[in-house]
Amino acid sequence: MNVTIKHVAERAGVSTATVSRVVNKDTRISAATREKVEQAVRDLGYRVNTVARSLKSKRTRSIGLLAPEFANDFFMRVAEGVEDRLAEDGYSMFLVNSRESLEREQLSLGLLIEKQVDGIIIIPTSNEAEYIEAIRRGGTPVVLVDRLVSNFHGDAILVDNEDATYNATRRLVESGRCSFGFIGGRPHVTTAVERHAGFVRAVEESGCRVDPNHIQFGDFDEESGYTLMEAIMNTANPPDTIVLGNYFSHLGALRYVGTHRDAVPKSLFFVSFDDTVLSGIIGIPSIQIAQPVDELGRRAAERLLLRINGNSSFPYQVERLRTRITEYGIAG
Amino acid sequence: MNVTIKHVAERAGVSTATVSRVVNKDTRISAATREKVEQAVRDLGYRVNTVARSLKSKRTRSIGLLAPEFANDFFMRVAEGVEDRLAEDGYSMFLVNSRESLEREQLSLGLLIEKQVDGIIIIPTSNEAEYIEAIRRGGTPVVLVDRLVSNFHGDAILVDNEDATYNATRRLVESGRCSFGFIGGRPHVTTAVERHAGFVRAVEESGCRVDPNHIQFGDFDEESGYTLMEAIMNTANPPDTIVLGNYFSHLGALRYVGTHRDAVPKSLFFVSFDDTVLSGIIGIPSIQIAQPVDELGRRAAERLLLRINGNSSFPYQVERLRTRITEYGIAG
DNA sequence: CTGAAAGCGCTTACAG
DNA sequence: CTGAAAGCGCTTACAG
Repeated sequence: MNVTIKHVAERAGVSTATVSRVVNKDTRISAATREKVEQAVRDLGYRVNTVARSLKSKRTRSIGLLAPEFANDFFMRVAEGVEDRLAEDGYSMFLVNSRESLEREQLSLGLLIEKQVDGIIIIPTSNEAEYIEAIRRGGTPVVLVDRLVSNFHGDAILVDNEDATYNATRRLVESGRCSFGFIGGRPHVTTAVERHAGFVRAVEESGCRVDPNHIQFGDFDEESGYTLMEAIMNTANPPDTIVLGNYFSHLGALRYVGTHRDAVPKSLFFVSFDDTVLSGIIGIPSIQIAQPVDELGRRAAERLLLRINGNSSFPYQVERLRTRITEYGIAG
Repeated sequence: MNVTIKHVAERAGVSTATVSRVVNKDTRISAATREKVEQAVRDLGYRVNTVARSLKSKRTRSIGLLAPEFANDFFMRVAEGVEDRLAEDGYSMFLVNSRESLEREQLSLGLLIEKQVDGIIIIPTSNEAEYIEAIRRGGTPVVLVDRLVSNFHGDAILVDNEDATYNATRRLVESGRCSFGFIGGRPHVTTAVERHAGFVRAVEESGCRVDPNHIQFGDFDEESGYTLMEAIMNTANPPDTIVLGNYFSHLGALRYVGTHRDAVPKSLFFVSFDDTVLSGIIGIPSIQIAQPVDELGRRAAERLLLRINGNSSFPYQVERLRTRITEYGIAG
């Protein structure tokens, strides 16, 4: 059996209340008592049982992080930012995989509630997820990251998807390019929608005509990046400037280029969300939109901690962090 | 205030004991009572408070997973395997980042113990970590993954690092190659040690001479992959067959090749731990040692669950999963 | 088949 | 500055 506060109390010759006070750094304990207790704690190797503590205090100092998958550098860098910030305040994090499934997401949310987490951070699987708002209404603070959900009335930390894509595309228009293609994601993911909107806005302003066959939507994964790049390159008059919705599309498109050098225009240029040096290595110049990924996680944790610590009064807020443009392999 | 078992009991007109039994699917409850209670549960939206349950039952149905970093595809695919297997049994997972720091690792372990986790899975930061054995001795089941720790007398799920590297290297010797370089990791990581040993064994058997300057040790990260590749290529007589200790070294080495095409031998060939299509895209043929990553995680979870469920008697075991060799860009 | 009651290991308002 | 006691929300041995 494990050593409890009772054992410590006995050994130190005080009440359990006193032990609790020492352990919790209550200041009105005499130095002598404190030392007696601390000695007993050391002697017995006592560690507080946070389960018992939580039952009494109604706080578990743990939160849930729900992500659509783990083998995804973007999500896990967000997770790293979250964990980092939480650790500073002594909070722990349950990590749950929703596997891009609404059903699992909802189920997992229920389990987290049963675990009595103090709050939940979600990278939502889809923008249709009313149960998230229900959880929030139920009194558990919720912060969304990266993607938004319809009819959610809580905090969210996102990036400036539309503006960033608009600006990057516009930059290429200004440098004289006018033959565009686009590889995006599904409309149930808000990042996909926003990035597409930014692209469309820039192109419409430019007056350049885009062949509808050059605008393709996939799953933001490597496979569809490859397939859609292939589809675009196999059209009669393939564009030489491809705007890519995320890192994995970019990888897939690069794989296509790497294995079909002759099938792509010599003047090929990529614009891509997320940062990778690979484009430059493979020899395709690019503009990349770097997201402040750790910051995204840290801010989400920060916001959640604020809510947990009673600041439920201040208005809910959708915060958009600024991305940063980097260039690879551009002469000059 | 949240709805508790008491509220349900009142509404259903039964005792809290009965509610508990219904919730826990105790079979000796009459159908009529069960239905009354289930109705009350639905009406009130009752969910069990697992904190209270755990205090009584001494089981939290949660475990801790300690990883050296998150932004690492290998570790997170292990984590995915773990979570997957755990979810099948209704267990949850605290994910903690040890940041490749012994100090943080030890500290985090303490916090997990306070959280009363039922068990812990660790990808250790270093092979010098006596406190891990101490935790295990303290009665919390511990399973190591990927890396081993000295003087640890518990379960571990690893891969056949030495054999795999030996076999892959040998294969190249047999195909006529005899000019080798090696990019490995630090000796406090057992995977680095084992892979190096496999390489050395194959080379020694081959009779090929390896210039000590062609054997380099870094941090298993992209940066050192690049730097060490550069160092090797800048020697008087650079080898054309490079054995790489892991995925990130491989990436870094590829970046060097991509940006220094003229500085590398035409016959350059890579042997690498971990799987990536990039080598082929960049045009360097390679043999790659694919690890059964999810399986690694799943097996670790499986083993831990066995231990948690009372099977602490059967002997501790270091299990080595088999890797699989894949080839890229090899004519023929 | 069901209930009364004890108890898991803490914290804290109250009293002194 | 310290202790006795109640109580957090469950589970379960015991009794009927």
